[in-house]
Amino acid sequence: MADYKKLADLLYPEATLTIEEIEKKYPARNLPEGACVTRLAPSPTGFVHLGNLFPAVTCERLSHQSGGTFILRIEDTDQKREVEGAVEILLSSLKRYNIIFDEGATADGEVGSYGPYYQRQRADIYKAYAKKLIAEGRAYPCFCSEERLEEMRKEQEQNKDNFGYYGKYAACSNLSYEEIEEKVKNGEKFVLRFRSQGDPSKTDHIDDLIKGRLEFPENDIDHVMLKSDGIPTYHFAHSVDEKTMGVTHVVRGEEWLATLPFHVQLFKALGFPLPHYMHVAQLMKLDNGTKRKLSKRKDPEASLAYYYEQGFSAGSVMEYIMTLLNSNFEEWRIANPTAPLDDFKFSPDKMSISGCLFDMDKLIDVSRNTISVMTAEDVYEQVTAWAKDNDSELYDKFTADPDYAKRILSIGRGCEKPRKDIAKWNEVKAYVSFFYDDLFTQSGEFPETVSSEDKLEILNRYSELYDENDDQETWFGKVTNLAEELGFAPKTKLYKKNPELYKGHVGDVSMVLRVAITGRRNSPDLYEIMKILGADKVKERLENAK
RNA sequence: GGCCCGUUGGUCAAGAGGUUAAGACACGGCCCUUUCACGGCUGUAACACGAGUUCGAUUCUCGUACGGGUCACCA
Repeated sequence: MADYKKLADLLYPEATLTIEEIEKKYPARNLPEGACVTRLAPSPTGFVHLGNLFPAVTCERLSHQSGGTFILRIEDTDQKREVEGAVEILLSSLKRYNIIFDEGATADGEVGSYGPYYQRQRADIYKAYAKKLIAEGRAYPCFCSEERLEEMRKEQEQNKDNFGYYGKYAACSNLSYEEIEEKVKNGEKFVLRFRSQGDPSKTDHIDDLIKGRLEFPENDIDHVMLKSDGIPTYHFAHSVDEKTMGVTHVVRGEEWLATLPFHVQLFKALGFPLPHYMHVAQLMKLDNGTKRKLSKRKDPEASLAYYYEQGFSAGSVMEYIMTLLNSNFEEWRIANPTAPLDDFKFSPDKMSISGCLFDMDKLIDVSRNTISVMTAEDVYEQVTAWAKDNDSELYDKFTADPDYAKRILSIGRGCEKPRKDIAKWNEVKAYVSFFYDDLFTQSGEFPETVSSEDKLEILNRYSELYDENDDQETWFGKVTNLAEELGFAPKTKLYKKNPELYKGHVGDVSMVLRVAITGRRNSPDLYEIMKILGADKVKERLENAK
């Protein structure tokens, strides 16, 4: 066609913004050498998938570790899927994981000078580039109806041809200016398609920072760039936005690999430099013996909200994500148990090429470790914050006497080998229950090796001899003496050697006390528990257990 | 179906042309121990299969199988 320029104006007369103006408005960023500019580009559906955290963390680390910029761009080009308040939900969920953006959409607008950051507001930018491609003969309007495309697909199926709008199937690619003009004047709807010059018998490649060299046949499909409402498809918006926003590293799920050839082609046609690509593998789940993608409909654990509701601390989830994201993270964490996450050097080449299964056992283990090195103060703050939304009873107890709660939480904490009782905040209530009378339940069985007379004797005598000023050694010495006087071995080993000489051993006596005081057979250190409960409460429990 | 990606124990993974093929989780045993938790020691368990290159391949190449993704005016 002779005058593509004329065609561009015919199609989008309203678009007057020029490339020069755009380039002036979005100059190259002035950043230190090696700084990465990354972006998270979700569609505002209101659902935050656990899988979203992988690219999000990757982008965040990459940009912030390099002194770069992390952008939130909202891909709202599909109105149908849009959900009100989605950006706020996203922002607040990510904030819990310390994922903070430097630029882009915010709860009430946006920040940064490379906006707008909502794609629908960038229509004039896309159209400017679209017109450029039209003027160069690299894009054309397509008037095919849905029905026509459906027919085409059936035909392709029959002919065993590849699907898509290309070659001889691309009916609108050869329309004359006059034909187009007539259709436009009749008000016929059209989409704008890229005119592919790709030859699928030739291969192209890119070097993915995660996957390595990726080879693929050149794309020959005339994909849609602008929909009939003038809003771009993901592909076109992707190329224009990464360029105009100065994004250096594109981190996204590997489901985009299939359309990568088209993206490469678009960047080249537009004269844009290719960003570095990082395609991250998908998170899978084992279902009936087969791997499958973690599904937002079927799997509650696919939702980020689930982890919060379940009481996983954000720190724990982050630790787990990091172990999956960088294979050397775990090793580093073992060497630096209390170092802040920021100290870890995140690197793309330590990322896994293949998708992994989500492993709840591992998350729980990681979480236990993470929580075990936290201070009682931190645990208190986090549990309380969680309980506020999820467990009002616990919240009331903890806030009524913060000091008491913190003393409970400091049992076996802050030492060389801390206890690892808690993996999730929803376990805390059961863990601390016996410290609160109305949560206390007498559920433990007294040891059957101890007769009821001896049990009574133990409870009575202990009530007298317990002195909360005793140090741990003195205290246990008293317990041992009591045991011996009643005919129990003072050491477990003695009993095991000659069981016939004793009624039982000191452990049985302790067990009687433990069950009486805590209501259960297992507990953290009794001595510390009693200190926190106080002598009066201890004696009351002993009395009640008789 | 076409195209693309992948495949080291149950899971996450390190590794490298020659290794006793790390480590973590889970599971089992033992030890420590007044219970539990912690900790220590220890055990079971893996390079998908078939060719080729090579003195030698789990590592490189090619096939096969299996798994995943994608083929929209969704992202």
